[in-house]
Amino acid sequence: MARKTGSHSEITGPRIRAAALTLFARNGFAAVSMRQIAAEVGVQAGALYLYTPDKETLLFDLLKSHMDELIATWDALPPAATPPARLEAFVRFHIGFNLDRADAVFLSYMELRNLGPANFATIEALRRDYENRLGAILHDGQAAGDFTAPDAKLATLAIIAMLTGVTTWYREGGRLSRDRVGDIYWDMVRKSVAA
Amino acid sequence: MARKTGSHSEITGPRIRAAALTLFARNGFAAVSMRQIAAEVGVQAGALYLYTPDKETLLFDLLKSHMDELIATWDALPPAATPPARLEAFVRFHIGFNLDRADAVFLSYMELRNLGPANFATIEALRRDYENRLGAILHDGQAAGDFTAPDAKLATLAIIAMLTGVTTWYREGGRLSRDRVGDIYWDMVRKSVAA
DNA sequence: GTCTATAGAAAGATAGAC
DNA sequence: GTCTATCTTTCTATAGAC
Repeated sequence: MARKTGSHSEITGPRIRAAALTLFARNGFAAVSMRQIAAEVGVQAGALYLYTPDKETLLFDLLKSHMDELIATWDALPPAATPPARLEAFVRFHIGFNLDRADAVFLSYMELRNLGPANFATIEALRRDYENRLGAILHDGQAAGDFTAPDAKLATLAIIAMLTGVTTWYREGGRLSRDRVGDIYWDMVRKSVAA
Repeated sequence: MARKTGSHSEITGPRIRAAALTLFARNGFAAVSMRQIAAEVGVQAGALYLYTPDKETLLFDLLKSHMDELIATWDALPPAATPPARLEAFVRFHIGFNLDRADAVFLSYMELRNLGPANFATIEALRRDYENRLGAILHDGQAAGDFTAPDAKLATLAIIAMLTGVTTWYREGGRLSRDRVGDIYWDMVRKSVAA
């Protein structure tokens, strides 16, 4: 198809989202101006409004994409045979996926309050959706006698909080490799729900 | 001493800090204006500057007070005899203290990026100071053969993240009492570092 | 598709009256 | 100690030229 002079929509859109993600995570949604995002991309502020109706929608799209991808990626993995094996897979998946997307993870926990009620509810529902996948593993394992958790719902929240915390301190090239971190967390999680 | 007409400094200062804490936690530091804080207190915006040199210092004072009180309160507790007993005390203390101050906890994790380098370093040092108290318990317990944690530093961070997560979902008057939550988390923590 | 220019609102912080 | 008033800057979002 013909390329119009000055048309870069196919590349500018993603670059805007990437710049917004980085800046929002680093400085906070409210502290980042549309001008800053535009400057990072190399366009003027007004040009951003060709790609988003407003600032909040830009944030919402980032969070929605992140949650959709999180769930879709997990669901695409072949399920392991037993609850303990599924739990191990979940631990390693959650750490790995979130470490690859530390900015989006931070945003999805810290900037929800900048969404309007409808957008907020959408993201919250996706989060619960994801958490329920861990909840189901714990439930199945409990029924099979593999796990003993006094309260499956609390165990879910406790494990997710523990795993997600990795994104706050892990640094690439640091003392521990990702696999080693996965090993250590899996050891703790495994024991924490042990029968 | 004589009371000057219109003088309310002894009450206004704390009320400003309380309003700022609530508003910052609910809406985010950057999203809250000095005018909003003043309106909540019932004074005009200019009056706030009698109590703080600027907005960032107001945030810093809130975070500093919180960390100081956290550490002082823990240090004032009589230490339990054994590492497992000390670990249990820490779990219950951390949950209880943080549930009483959910706003400050949220702030101290989410709004550090709004501090300048010097203020940031101060709060980070206090946080490490507190974390090291848990680290010492795990270290002592490991030496005594009470615990087996593949990596004491990671276990510290994992446990803190897990416990602090309670503040994101706990609601007073909900399904579980605080004591019950403490029981369940202690069960998981105890097992997670079991020998 | 992007730019310049700008409308209109709101921000942090200060000055001076009371 | 607080208020009113305001300076100055910055913000989101839009209009219209190219």
